[in-house]
Amino acid sequence: MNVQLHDCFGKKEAVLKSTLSLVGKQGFHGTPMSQIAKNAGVAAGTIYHYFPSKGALISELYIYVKDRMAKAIIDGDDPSKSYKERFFAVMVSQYRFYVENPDSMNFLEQYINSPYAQEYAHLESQLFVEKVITFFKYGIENAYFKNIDPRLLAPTIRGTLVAAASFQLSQHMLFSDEDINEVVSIIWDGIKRQ
Amino acid sequence: MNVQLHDCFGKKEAVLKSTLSLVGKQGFHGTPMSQIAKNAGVAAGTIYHYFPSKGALISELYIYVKDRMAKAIIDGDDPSKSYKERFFAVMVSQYRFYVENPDSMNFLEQYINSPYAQEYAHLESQLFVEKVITFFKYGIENAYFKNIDPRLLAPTIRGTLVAAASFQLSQHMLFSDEDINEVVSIIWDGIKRQ
Amino acid sequence: MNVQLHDCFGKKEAVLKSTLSLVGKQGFHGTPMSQIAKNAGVAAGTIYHYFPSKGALISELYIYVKDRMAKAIIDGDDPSKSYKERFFAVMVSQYRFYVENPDSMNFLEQYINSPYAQEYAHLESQLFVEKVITFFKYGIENAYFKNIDPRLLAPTIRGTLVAAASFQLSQHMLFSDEDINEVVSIIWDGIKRQ
Amino acid sequence: MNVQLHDCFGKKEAVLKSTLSLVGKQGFHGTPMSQIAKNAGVAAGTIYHYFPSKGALISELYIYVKDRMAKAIIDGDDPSKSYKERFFAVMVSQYRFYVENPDSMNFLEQYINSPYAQEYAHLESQLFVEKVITFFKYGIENAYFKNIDPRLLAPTIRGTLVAAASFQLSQHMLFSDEDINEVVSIIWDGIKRQ
DNA sequence: AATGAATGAGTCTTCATTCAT
DNA sequence: GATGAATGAAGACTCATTCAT
Repeated sequence: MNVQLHDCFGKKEAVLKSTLSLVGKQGFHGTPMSQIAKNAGVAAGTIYHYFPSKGALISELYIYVKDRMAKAIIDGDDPSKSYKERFFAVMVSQYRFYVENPDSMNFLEQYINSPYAQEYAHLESQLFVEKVITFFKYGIENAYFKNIDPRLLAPTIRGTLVAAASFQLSQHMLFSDEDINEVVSIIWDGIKRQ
Repeated sequence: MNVQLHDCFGKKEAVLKSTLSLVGKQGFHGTPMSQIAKNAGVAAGTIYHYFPSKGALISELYIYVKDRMAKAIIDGDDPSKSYKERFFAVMVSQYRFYVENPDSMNFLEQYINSPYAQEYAHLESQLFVEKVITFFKYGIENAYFKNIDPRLLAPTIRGTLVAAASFQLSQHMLFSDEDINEVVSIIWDGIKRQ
Repeated sequence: MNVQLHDCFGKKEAVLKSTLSLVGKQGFHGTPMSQIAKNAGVAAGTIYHYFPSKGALISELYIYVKDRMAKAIIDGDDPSKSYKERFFAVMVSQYRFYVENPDSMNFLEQYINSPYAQEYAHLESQLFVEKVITFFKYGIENAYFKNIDPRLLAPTIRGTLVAAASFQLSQHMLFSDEDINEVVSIIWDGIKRQ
Repeated sequence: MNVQLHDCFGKKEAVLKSTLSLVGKQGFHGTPMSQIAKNAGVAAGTIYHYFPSKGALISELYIYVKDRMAKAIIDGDDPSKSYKERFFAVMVSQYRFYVENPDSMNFLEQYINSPYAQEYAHLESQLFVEKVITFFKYGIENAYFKNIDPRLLAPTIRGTLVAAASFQLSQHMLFSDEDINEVVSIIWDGIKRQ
């Protein structure tokens, strides 16, 4: 009985997780709704109770994943530290999120370059905007960074972190804290005001 | 009529260009072979004389595009200059290639995150490897850069350039030479040995 | 709340009316049970307390509508008048019923040409048979009409009235009493013993 | 070989005939495209080479059937005879068309009361308009008929003929020439100028 | 009685690929 | 080489119906 209470959003979340796991590996087109359903343990029609279409499911998953990433990123932030220290901590958190959630990383990379991102361009994780983007804006406004348009900053950072995380995953390597710091310093040195 | 004689490779290239243009705008899945054929002015069956499958067509197009990009990049290189100057020139060339060939940029970004890239992982532009990768390796070996794995370098660079080019294209802006230099310096400052 | 007590047949009738309104506009196939339920203000499952299936709902609605039409038709009948006068009055009533209840007219026309009519051929409005058919039979037996099989009479009459009513509705016209009389005289002149 | 020449429209016409036969018996909704294909001896996808959608197939079939009916109707017309004789001949031809092509009759009746008729309202058999409607207009303009709007005339006539043809078919009766004349005289007496 | 989440068979439609001409 | 009609497997999505609450 109590399980039910905890489970009241169970099917919707099961569908989201199923989609994330499959799309991360097979791509949008390679992942039929029927497989998503089977993998989630629900009937194909059930998906359509929660999401009006495959596109809507994908775009809602985008918010879902971005929210989780934002939480993971912000978790490592300690506002009492210096901005540079905070920046490094935030970057390390994002890097770790990618490495620990490769499906999420693959999904996000695919989403960004897909027609869904255009069609559902108005949908964005509020948490990510409020916390992460705000954090970067602070760095820009307080002249820690070069005078870069903030819309350029985000993909630049993402590109480097994704490249490093993909590399680590594909090589089945373990990166030491120092290795990760090295990666983040590529970003920091690139964008910091010299 | 005589044109046909001179045109003996015309159809193959027409198919490649048609594919590039359509996939750049609509994505792989959004671009049926029938549309590629019509857009190229050939019959659907004709494509299969030149390419055994859609996947093979896509992956051959990848080589084709990467070759053209390599040519564009190397074109601006003057080995008599300093490495830093050469690096900046090469980056600016790549940036310009993206801005002037948005279909190519979109295609490459999609390809990299698609199942095709895994399936045809063994196929790579020889020209790009020989010229561009070699150029970067030189920089690493001669200690112009931080001690970064070269496989990490390429996507890091690509990420920043694509981000900037996409941004320029989406905003319908014109970037001055100085703006572009600013972008490249993000890369340079990030990876150069401090 | 008390309304519910008076309303004990309310839901069943709400479903019937909801179905009539939607099917009249969208057709049987264009009207899902879920929409019928929502439009009636009940849950989808509730419909199945009152009707074992969609087909049964449709066929019961047929009886319901035919009953209401029979009442409207007979209402205008004054047995003390001449048969011809009564015939005209009855026809005018039916015509008016169609114009005032276009959903009912559309529903009936669709029903007659649908598989439901065959499947539920045994179901017919008793009121319509007893009152309206009987009235026509009287006309045949008393030689007011040509020697027409009564089963031919009904659709002939219906065809002309529906044609005229549809025409009026589609043109957003108002027909005067004289116009309507003209229509009925097409029927009368066609079937009366010359 | 010669067969092929005669067969060059074979598949398209096979699909039309298959659709007519199935929809006449099962209704639009009761007839899946897959069954139409199998019944026509073609693959499901083949239908979509000739018709962009089920709705387009249905509406093109409407033109096809109406054209054939118009031909059958006009075939029996002899312009040298009196208008009344011609009218009776034309009506008898239409009646016979219905009886000999019940699938066509059923299809037309369903089409008229379906959403397709609204959606594709702009499509009509040119042959029917030019020949049959023109013939009726002549009767109106030359005062053979009551002063009825011609848009009312057509469905009135259709209604009576369909009623009689359906009745004959459902009873498995044979109507003598005299019986059919009786039916037509219902129409004629109804609409002729008294 | 009433609910509405869940089901899954069935529908229309797409599209990579083949092959007779 | 070139064509494009034909194929049919596979996909997204719908909806009548059920059943636990």
